[in-house]
Amino acid sequence: MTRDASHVPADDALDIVEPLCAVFRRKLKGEGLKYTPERAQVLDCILRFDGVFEAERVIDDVKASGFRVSKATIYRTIKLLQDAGIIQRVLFDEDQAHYQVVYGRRPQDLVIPLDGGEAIPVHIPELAALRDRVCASLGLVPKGHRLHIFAVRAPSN
Amino acid sequence: MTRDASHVPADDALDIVEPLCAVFRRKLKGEGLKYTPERAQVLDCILRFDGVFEAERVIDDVKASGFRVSKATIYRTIKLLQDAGIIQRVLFDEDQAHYQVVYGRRPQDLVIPLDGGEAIPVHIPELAALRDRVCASLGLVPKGHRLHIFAVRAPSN
DNA sequence: CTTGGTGCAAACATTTTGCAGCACA
DNA sequence: TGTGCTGCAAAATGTTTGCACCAAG
Repeated sequence: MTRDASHVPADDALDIVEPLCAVFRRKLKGEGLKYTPERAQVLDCILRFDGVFEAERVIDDVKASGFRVSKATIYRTIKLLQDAGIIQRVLFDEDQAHYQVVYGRRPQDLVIPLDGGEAIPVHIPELAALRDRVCASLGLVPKGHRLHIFAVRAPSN
Repeated sequence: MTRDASHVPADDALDIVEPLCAVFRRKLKGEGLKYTPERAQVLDCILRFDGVFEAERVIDDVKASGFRVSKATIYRTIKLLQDAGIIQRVLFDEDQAHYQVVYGRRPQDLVIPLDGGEAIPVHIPELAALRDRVCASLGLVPKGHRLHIFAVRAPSN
């Protein structure tokens, strides 16, 4: 009866400078898995994105790079990267899962422009306190949060 | 290039006491559509939920009520209810869309227990100010927000 | 009699999985 | 020589759509 928590933003902000490919390799080795060229290519492609991305974009970009990696392997690698804590799902559109690199980064809230354009990551330090207060009043222990702010360009209707 | 905004929480809190079936009927009539027994049944079922629900639950509950409404009609009615501003999608699991009655209610944030159980709607008044400040600093006008707090029961690991 | 509504089944999009063959330790 | 990895194609999931028939103004 436990909910899938793979998309819950991490609550701790490590500021780590180790390259993510090393992190990934280490995590894989720790589970008896291999750092294959396909996986390296997927991670490489993901690290070139600066914001939020979808699986489809990874599939397209890997294909564009000339390196052949199947859809199945890309999805499998995305899952491994989630398990490794390197990327996380974010959800603001319902049609597709979106992902974000989170390893070694401060938890981020998102400002999502409704009139198009990229989501803007922001950090709102006061949020943690509000969140903790709410949880405390419910007898719960906070494990993370997700804030999406929807906005339009000013001036507007 | 405009993003689908159907799931953006409304930013205005009307406190309206008109029954929702009347609201729905009026909205339908305004578009030349009919308030059929099937649609009434779906709305009826949804209004019995107090929190967040999924399409599947509507399908099951309608079926349990003995009234035969097809899956297609239920999905179509859910969409109509969204268009009418009576319910809205919320997204915290990626597998299924979740919905919430919003018409005439204060915008709600959600506390989502990771160890199972129902999402708990809460209202955090301070959030609006934080949100507005962030948007202002980006030159944007806020249109709504969504906060999901993930938590576990205390005491815990 | 025209417009809209329904149920069914097929279509759909995204993601997952089964399987046979490959590659490296 | 086994364990894991890959690609492919099929399956699975949640949702949408095409179509033929029904109902009401």
